[in-house]
Parts: sequence; structure tokens; C-alpha cells
Amino acid sequence: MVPESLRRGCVPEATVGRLPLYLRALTGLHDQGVTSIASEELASRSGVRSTQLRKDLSHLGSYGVRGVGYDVELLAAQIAQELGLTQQWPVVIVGMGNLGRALAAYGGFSGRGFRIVALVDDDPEVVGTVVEGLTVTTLADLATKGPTVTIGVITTPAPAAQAVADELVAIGVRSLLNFAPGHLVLPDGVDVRGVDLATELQILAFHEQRRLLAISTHDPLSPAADTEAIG
Amino acid sequence: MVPESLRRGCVPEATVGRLPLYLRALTGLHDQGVTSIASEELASRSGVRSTQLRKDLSHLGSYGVRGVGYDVELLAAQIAQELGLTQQWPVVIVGMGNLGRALAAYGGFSGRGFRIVALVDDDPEVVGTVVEGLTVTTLADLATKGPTVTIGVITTPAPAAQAVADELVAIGVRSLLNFAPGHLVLPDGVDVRGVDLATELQILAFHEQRRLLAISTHDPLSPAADTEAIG
DNA sequence: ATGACTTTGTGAACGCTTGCACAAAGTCGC
DNA sequence: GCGACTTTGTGCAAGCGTTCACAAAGTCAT
Repeated sequence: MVPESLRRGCVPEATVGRLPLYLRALTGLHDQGVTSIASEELASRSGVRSTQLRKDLSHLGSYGVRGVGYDVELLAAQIAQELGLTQQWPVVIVGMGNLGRALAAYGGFSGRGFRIVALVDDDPEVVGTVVEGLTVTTLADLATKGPTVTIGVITTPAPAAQAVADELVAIGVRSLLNFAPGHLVLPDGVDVRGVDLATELQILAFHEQRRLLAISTHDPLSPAADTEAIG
Repeated sequence: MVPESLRRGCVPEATVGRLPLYLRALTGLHDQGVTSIASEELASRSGVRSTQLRKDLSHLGSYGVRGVGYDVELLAAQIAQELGLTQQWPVVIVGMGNLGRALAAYGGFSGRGFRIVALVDDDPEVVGTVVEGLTVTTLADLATKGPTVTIGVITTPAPAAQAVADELVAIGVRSLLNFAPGHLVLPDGVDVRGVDLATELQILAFHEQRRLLAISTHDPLSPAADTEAIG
């Protein structure tokens, strides 16, 4: 019942970030009828090195068989338990714009440990309408007569995000996934993960520029430093 | 013209990931009419420590004034240049489902260094329709008669993502932002960033479970399990 | 049963990232 | 002009994460 990791000590944050990768690869293998897999193969399907995979799994306990590999089903169950996916976490999406609707329509929630139990917006035109089988409510209604929610997903415009986050915390939500650009300041104990399109693109742009500069810098004007460093 | 960092050595990856945060905070300050800011204040608005902010900025060069702080406009310009945002990178979105449309409608692209120049789908019903002022084309048409694109955003269902990525790389795209779950395997030199809703939620679930277990483990029953598991 | 082979699990080394302490360098009041 | 004060920039140490090398522990053919 209690995850192995609580006995073996805590799981490093970097490992936690990769467990979902492994779990996804494992469920894919399971669907293909594969019952056993070696760390080398599972690692390449997850995009990591096999040594890293093994060390990550070692934080959960020893569920592999030396000389053979891992039982797909068993390992998937262990990771799912570690991630707390044996139960269904109730999720609320706040902000029924394009993105909020896209997420509400996304089917990958249920069956993976999450269920959308409420949709929220502040536009009177939108409140009361039915989206994906759920009636959109206001935040106030969610607080008073809505279902209990554990995870809040914020898909509002940036200016509203902080106020929404504050209200969600006020009704007991401790885990937030924020799609609005900007940094939320919240009390300790609240877990926020930000997903920001602009940030991701800008990181790509940085590397893209590096590629271009690396090429164009081949013609000389500043070569003195470079050539010394190489040759 | 050439960013300062090319002379001062390379910028750490962790720093690159935070530069967009600083840039966003700075543009916000600029809009409010603030012209100068100290590292302490800028750091708290970005959600990092001031020492970290200063070290990050030191990789770009010295643009602060001791005793005063940073010139908002100048620093923003420096970061923008470092990230390669002085030009407009042409972006294609592949997959005109809910998420693809949401991204196409998102206004935060232009003015921040990116411009959507093409929308792609493979559904004959969708190809030819106009979304956000752009006519949806096929990948084949993009390759032959489409505009040049530098960054590809993949919002297709998971099974199609790998094939789409391969085709994008074939027409010269070297930077991909993948919203489809799963790991893309691509040649060296291609930069992929994955954004996965399920992964983010599962990381939140992990911490949420930790919180709950930390409370429920206060009552004793589990210590026995320890001895059993070990012996 | 046994030896060759495969694969896991892990201690140790390495590199990257963060945080600290402090010197350097400026402003501001007088 | 000058001293007190503020804030930046950076060498250094601690912590975290990744990779390497290898022993431990199993399978499989014979």
C-alpha cells in the first residue's frame, strides 16, 4: 500500500519527472502484448540511457530480474502506484477559452488517474453552458456547492491567473497546472507547474540562433579567438 | 550583432531556460513604465533567487549598474538578442484539432519573435479551410509550395507524431515543439521539446500523494510492514 | 550440475547547478 | 570631495544529477 520509496528514502525530483515517460512506454508495450523488457530497450523507447533508467527504478525498489529484464505489467503497476495513479484525482479546469476547451475535450485524462469534475469560467455568456458533458460554473459556485477538487488547471488569460490561483488555494487545492504566462506567487505547500508556450519557443529559438551563428561565424572577422581555441 | 555570450563562452542550459522568465518580467515592467530595477525585485517577480538571476545575467555580460540595478529596456533588449528574438521565426502548426486551433488563435506569438506562417492537417475535410486567416494545407504542399519554416509545432494525435516529425525534418525544420505524448526519435542536430499534459499532471499527483501519505503515515501500522518486507 | 552469457543494481567519479560570501564599483547626501 | 550606503559581479564550496565500471544474480544450453 505504502510505496516502496517511502521506506527506501525519497525519490529525486529528476526521477519523478521521468517516471511518467517510463509508464507511457510500458503501457504502450503492454498494449502490444509484450510481457517482459530489458532496461536497454525500455530506455531507448523512453529517450534516456539505460543506466539512468535502472538508477531511477532502483529508487522504487528492485522489481527486475537479472538476466531477463522487467515484467512489463508489474513494473507499470509499481510506477503507477508510486505516482499515485491507483486512484482518480479530481481535476477542475478554470478558463473555458480555446485552450480550456481543448483540454476538456482531451481524452487522455480518465483511465490515467485523472477525471475532470468541474469546468469554470467567469463569462456570464459561458457559465451555464454544457461543455463535454459538464456544466460550466463560476469559481464562487465551485467553492460553495461544487465537488471536491484536488488539482486545478488554469487556462485563463494571464491577468486573471493570480486571482484564480488564490481562490483555488482558498478552497483547498494544493496542486496547480498553470498555462497562463507569468509567475504565480503562492503560499508554501502549494505545488505549481507552469506550462508556457512562449518560453518553450524561445528556448528553441535560442538553439536555432546558435546553429545559424555557428555557420555564419565561419567567415572571419572575429576568428582570432576561435582558431586559437581549436587549433 | 553577435551576442556577447559567444565571446564570453556558452550559456548554461539551465540559464537559457530562465531567460524567457526574465524577459517576460521585464516586458511587464516596461509596460508599467518602470525604467530601472534591482536584481532582488526582478528575481522575486521571476520566481528565482537574486543571486541566481545575477549569475545568469553574468553569462550574457555586464549590463547592470552597481548601486542602482538594471535598465529595464536595455536588459530586455539584451536578453531578446541572446534568445534570437530580434527576428521573426516562421512557425508551422501541424494538426488542426482542438489544441492546434487553440494555438493558432493564441495571440502571444507575433511581437514575441514568432509568426505562424502555415497550418497543416491531413483531413481532407479540414484542408482548404481558413483558420485564423491562414488556409490549412497538407504536409506535402508545405514541402513543395509552402513558405520556409524554422520551427514546427506538432499537435497531432500521438500515432501520427513520429511521421510528421520525420517529414518536417526532411523539409529542413530543425526545431520541434511536440504536444503529442510519446518520445520522438530524430537525427542529431534536431532540437525537440516535448510538452505533455499527462506527464505534468502525474508529477503533480506524485507530490499530492506524498502530502496525503505524510499525514496518514502518522498513525502506526506500517512499521511492521518494514520488517516483513526486509526479512 | 555447470559454465557461459545476459542483465540488473549500485558505489564511485564526474560535471552541472545552486547558494554563499565578499570585493568591486557605482550613487547619494552633505 | 568624501564617506556611507547600495547593488552588482564572481570565486568558491556544497548539493544534485548523470555516467561509468563492475559485482551480484539470474537464465539457458548442454
